[in-house]
Amino acid sequence: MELKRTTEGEKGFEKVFAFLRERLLAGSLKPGDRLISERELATLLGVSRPIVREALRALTVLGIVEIRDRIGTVVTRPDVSVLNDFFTFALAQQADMLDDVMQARVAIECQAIRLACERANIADFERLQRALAKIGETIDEADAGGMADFEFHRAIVVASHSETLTVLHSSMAGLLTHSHRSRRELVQAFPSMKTYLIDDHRRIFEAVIARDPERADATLRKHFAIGDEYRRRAVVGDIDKTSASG
Amino acid sequence: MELKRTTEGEKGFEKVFAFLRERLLAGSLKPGDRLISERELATLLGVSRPIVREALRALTVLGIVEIRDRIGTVVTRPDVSVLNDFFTFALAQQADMLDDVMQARVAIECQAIRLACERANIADFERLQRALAKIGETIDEADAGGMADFEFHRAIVVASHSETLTVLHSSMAGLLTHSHRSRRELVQAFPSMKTYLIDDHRRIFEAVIARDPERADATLRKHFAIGDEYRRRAVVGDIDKTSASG
DNA sequence: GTCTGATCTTGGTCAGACCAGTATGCTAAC
DNA sequence: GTTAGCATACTGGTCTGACCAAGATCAGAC
Repeated sequence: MELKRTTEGEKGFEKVFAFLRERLLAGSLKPGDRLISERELATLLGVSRPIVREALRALTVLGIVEIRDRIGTVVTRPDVSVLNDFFTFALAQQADMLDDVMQARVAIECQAIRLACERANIADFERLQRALAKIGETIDEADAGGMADFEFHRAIVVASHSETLTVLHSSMAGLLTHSHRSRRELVQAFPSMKTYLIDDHRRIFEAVIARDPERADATLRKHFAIGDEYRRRAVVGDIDKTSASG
Repeated sequence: MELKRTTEGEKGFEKVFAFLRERLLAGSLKPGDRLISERELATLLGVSRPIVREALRALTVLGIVEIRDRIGTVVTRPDVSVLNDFFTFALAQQADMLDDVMQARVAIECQAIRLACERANIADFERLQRALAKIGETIDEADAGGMADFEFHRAIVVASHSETLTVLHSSMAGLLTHSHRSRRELVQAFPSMKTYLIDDHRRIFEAVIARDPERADATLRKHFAIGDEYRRRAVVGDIDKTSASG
């Protein structure tokens, strides 16, 4: 890993970026701190302001700092949007990546649900229960149903009380909601999915309530597997009505 | 989701960024394509060159494009380094996040090993076997041992043939190697760890060879759990020599 | 003590310029 | 006809200095 520490060798953008990275990584610049002004930074490092802006902008898209108009540049707590942007772009150029990302999503959720079994508190249970109820209520609506589905799964991750898992999970939120929604659109056509959706989520919920990690993980995995199967069949045209319409 | 499509409303940086994002997401700009020159982009969008550079730089740190000196700006395939940067910064500012990241690592690897059981080919098996052998050979060396350990786990993820999982995993590489290394430093002091390290990894390897996802996952999880246990005890001072030195 | 307004500072942006190499094409030599 | 060679246009990389709008600050008026 080439985390150049020298603020000397590089020039221009690299110089400024390295300078700031150093302070950021060393901890001398912490979230909440305000950087010196762009002008000062420029003269300090012997570069022009546009260059300083490039570096600040770079840190901005990385979610490290926030440039506030007419206020200054402040260090922020890293947040999800970066990953969001990244995945958005990445997926646009590699559509085949979608299934791949889904695998990561499964990974995150299955780990999250295990942690949730240990760490979930009453509030988490209640959130899950509400989401579960919502799924039942909105079973016939594509949009609302998709949201409810997503909320349930998000509640699981939140209940893990793991910020990293939550971050990773929400970074895929865009895709997930899409996925959930399209799944819901199938519901109208295929009655058996209603049972699948409601029962599966209830079983998952119960496993968490029982604080049984193994069962929760297994149930969740099965849930995903069945979902995949539905989608697979939908593509082929086969479904409940196996012998009906082609 | 606020993926502003309008290249109209925003101004300055946002304008350029949105303009490029639109093409990138729509697919009219594909990896390998060369963008028009900064100057042209500037006049085209009615902004100054420094602003264009900010936008290009932003896309650069997101790993979307690459600015080649005196050549031009070309669209690249999104790659890992972005997430790497992000996690590096994120973790630097939240040391307490380390355990949390380990959870994500467990998540990724357990999912990866499941996929690996399905998708691994001969080359993957061989890589795993080599890594396994290396672990045995370097069992008494802290540095090399840590590397071997890391290599083995990385081989698992690679064998999953999931780019997303690989990306996420390597983005935590920095922390992981650290973790592996410090674990290895304990080996010298506590003989029972040698057996643990060698046998565990062998069992994991065998499960993958057997293409048994459930067993592989379970074994890997157990491996992590035991590792945690060792670390936990190390902190307390308790170990093999329970009744020996305090 | 409080309110108000001038001033300083900050980010946001622009215009034009220079440098150093790359790419290209045209010319001149073979 | 082909090719070597060089001038030129073009590219990114950077700097200088300037202007704007609006938040922050502090002096002075009330």
